[in-house]
Amino acid sequence: MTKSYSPAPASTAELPEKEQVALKLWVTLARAYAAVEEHARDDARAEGLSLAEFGVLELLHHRGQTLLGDIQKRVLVSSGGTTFLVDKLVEKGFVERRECEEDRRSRYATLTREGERLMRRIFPRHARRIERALRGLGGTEQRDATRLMRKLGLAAAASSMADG
Amino acid sequence: MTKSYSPAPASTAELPEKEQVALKLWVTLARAYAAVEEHARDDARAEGLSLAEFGVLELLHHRGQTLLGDIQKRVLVSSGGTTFLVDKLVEKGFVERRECEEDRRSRYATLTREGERLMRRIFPRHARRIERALRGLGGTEQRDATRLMRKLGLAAAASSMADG
DNA sequence: ATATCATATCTCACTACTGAGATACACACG
DNA sequence: CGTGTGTATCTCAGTAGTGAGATATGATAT
Repeated sequence: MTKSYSPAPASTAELPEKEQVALKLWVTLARAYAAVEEHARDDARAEGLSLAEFGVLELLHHRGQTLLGDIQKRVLVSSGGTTFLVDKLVEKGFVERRECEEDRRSRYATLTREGERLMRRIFPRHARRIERALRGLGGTEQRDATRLMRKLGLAAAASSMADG
Repeated sequence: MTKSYSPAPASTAELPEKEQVALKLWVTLARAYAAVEEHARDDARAEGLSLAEFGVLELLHHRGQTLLGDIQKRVLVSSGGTTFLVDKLVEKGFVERRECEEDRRSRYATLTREGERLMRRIFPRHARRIERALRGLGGTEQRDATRLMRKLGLAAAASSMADG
């Protein structure tokens, strides 16, 4: 019977302890991220925006006019994705492109008045919602978690450089 | 000149401190997640798998035969996505579906011999790579981070239930 | 039995991207 | 100058999903 093949489940118990601890952290991190992301995504969707679109608007709201390349780095999308996101936000009337005088290959994206008005309206609600979503950790725990995540993120990004 | 609209960038300084701390954690968490995800994604791609496909294989490798609904919950994809992922893994010869005797609406997915062989080959390398990616945190820090992320994830998921 | 409601998977039209290559510009050097 | 190399955005075909509804089965109450 081909159908009855049923391997014994593998356990991580045979791995070095360091690897077990690291895998556990990775899984837990992914779950935590997904749980919070759901809140942020809902919030964006309530305005007909994808999470990435919302991220671009948030970035422009807080930094003002920004080069597309910087948007790409901060919102963590591909080069094509950046063009796509900005195009959609332009269509929706929230963003416009501007030429960059110093380097004519580059473009800025900036909020339109309407985009600015949108963010003023929805950002405070978003901040409250994120605060509620993270309330499971107290203030000190949140600061500890931030410190650890920053350290982890920087090191993991650096180690990407190292091994390609 | 319509083109010269250039709003002052908004700062988060006017938000309540709790919200500032929470937003900072959320941004830092997202960056850390993305940095580690890149390693995991590269690893999966080296075998021609998406990260979600790899996640399914990993789950089946460690748990054995699993109901599609449980896969959906653990790998964090939509219902349609689960069908899609399992279909693709079946095409590739790594997974097969089985009927569930107790509930004929349900199906199990399980690794084929070939799928089992694949995971035995690549999982140890994956574990090493994740361990290297997370090396920025020491053992104690990793355990602390895991505890905080678990607490955060559970609370954030629960608070989704609460407000819909 | 049968009606009702809940749950599990599947279908399918749609969307949000990705990534490789194209194009346009910048900059340094002979 | 030109020429070569690097960088920023854009194009476009393709992929990996989403999510609402369809279908099938299960559970419960009358």
